[in-house]
Amino acid sequence: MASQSSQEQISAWRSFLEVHSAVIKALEKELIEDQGFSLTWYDVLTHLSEAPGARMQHQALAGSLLLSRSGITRLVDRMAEAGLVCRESSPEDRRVSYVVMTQPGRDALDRASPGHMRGIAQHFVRYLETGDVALLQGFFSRVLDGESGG
Amino acid sequence: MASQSSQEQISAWRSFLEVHSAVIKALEKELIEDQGFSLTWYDVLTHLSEAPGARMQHQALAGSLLLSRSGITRLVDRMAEAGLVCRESSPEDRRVSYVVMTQPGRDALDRASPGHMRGIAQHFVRYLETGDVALLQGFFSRVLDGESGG
DNA sequence: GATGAATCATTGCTCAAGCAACAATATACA
DNA sequence: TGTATATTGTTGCTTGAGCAATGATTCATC
Repeated sequence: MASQSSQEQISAWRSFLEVHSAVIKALEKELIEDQGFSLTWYDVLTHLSEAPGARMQHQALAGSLLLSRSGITRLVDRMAEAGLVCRESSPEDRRVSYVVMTQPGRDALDRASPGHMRGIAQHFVRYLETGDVALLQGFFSRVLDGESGG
Repeated sequence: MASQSSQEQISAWRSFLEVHSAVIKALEKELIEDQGFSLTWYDVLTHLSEAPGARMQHQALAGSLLLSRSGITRLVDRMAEAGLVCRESSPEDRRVSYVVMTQPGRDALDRASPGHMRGIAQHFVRYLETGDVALLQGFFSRVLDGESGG
């Protein structure tokens, strides 16, 4: 049943890639111009702000951001040097170190958020028509459920 | 009218990012395991195979792949060293050099395609339900039209 | 036709990310 | 208790990408 439209399905996949690339580039550019940091940093701050105590293990952060552990180590290095986060070692398990959002980090997120939300609206959300959101969310959820499990 | 569901719209955006990351990683992993080259290389070969004479200017390739010109230069360096493409200088305009797919390049694409298509089907297309494709394509087209123009 | 501006590809440099190896610590099991 | 195994984060190394500057060539305007 799928074969007859497989061309369109592949085309949908390629459009998906193009949309991602185009939108990401626009948002990243704006964010760097406005706030001087990258989408990745924004993501870290967002995830931290939503975590209890604004703190997360490296491990958990790696899982959420879909980055490697070594990637997280260096990312946190840079953000810590910029003062947006700091590390705290756990008293219970001396292997783990937590990444904690600092007040400057919170401020930076607060400064960046409105503009970034506007960017998302302008480069992505504005093209959504009635019913698109529900359908997209349904599709994305199925993908994420299916892919995370295997 | 949009404000009341803006939370869901942002959530759709974040899901979009997660889906992209997860699916890309799965496909890239499979492609490298099976054929020993990356999604980027596959993309180059695909674009070349669809171009007249299997040849494209660096410039055009950069536009299609949404990469920088310097990125293309080095990418083509590596692929040429692997024998999948070669360069040809234009007699009409001696600034430009064409990237041309070689027979080994064609063979590599032919070998890689079936598996990669299966991967796309398995990690992306299989989650599409009836009607999703048309709606997704509509949305993606609106984004690409809007974003390319400005 | 000659000179200045634009275009194309390349190069040097930097940055960000992954993999594999490692050290420190915790857990399991005997 | 003691030893093997697993987990957590870090480090060395490599890779791939972008930006800015460069050189070569073409185009435009006078």
